[in-house]
Amino acid sequence: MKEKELRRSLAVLPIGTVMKLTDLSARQIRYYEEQDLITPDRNEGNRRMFSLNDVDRLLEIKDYLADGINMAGIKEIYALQKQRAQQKQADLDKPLTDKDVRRILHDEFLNLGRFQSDKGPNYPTH
Amino acid sequence: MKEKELRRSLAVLPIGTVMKLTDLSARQIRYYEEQDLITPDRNEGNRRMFSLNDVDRLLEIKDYLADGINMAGIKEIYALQKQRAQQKQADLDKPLTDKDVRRILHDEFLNLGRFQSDKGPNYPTH
DNA sequence: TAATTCGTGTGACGTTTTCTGACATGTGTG
DNA sequence: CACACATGTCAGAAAACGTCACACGAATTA
Repeated sequence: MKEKELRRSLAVLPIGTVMKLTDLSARQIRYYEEQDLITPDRNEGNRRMFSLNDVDRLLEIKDYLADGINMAGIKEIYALQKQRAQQKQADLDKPLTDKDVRRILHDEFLNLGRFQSDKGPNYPTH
Repeated sequence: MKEKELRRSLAVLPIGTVMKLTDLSARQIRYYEEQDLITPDRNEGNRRMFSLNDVDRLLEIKDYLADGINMAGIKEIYALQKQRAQQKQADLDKPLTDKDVRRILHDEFLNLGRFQSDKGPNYPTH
């Protein structure tokens, strides 16, 4: 699936195409870039070039706005998402700590009897 | 999979992008269009707009040319492909004729003993 | 109420991209 | 040699896009 990811992040679309695809005005798209919600590439002639991922994000932004969320809110949403993704990557990179191992074992013990009787131990989950 | 087909045939790429994606010159791309090897859309301003399918085909054309096949040959290849595709569609559309049914039954008979002994009847397949 | 902020529209003006059409060129082929 | 093929190149015009500035209505704040 690495190739598909690459394709989706290839910056190949000019703003005119993106306008049609998203039904947003050039002004809107440029403003969202100004607000760092998207960061399209530039070609040699300084034209913005967008990827399919950019288009997806623009459609998301449109939805958030329609839901009454403002720029600041949307920025926060993406900041949280980014944070979460980075944490996830860090988790994959680093081996488990002793503390993690204990927690996992603990959780497994908690779940041991869970589906054996209707009224199990019912420990609190944390 | 209908959606994917649609995406691949959406004309969203300007010629500049296609040039980079295919490493062909604008002159070459326009010439191949002139030869009816591709038929990109036009936007309201008369600019050519290409789909991913167009890009694929251009890469194919490039390969054929590299193999020493000339325009006429490539045209013929695509004409045959089109013909085959149309026939396939026609087959799907029309019910089987009596002749088809007889042929199919015949083939099935031929295949009946095929995998039962190492040295089967070994009839010619046609 | 007056001032400010937010998200967007609009216009001016300059640069880049693309269009068509014409002519040039190198490489084969009859 | 003359010709066809595939491509390069140039010119002039039109379309698309860039930035910058100003405007505006709705919401917020002083």
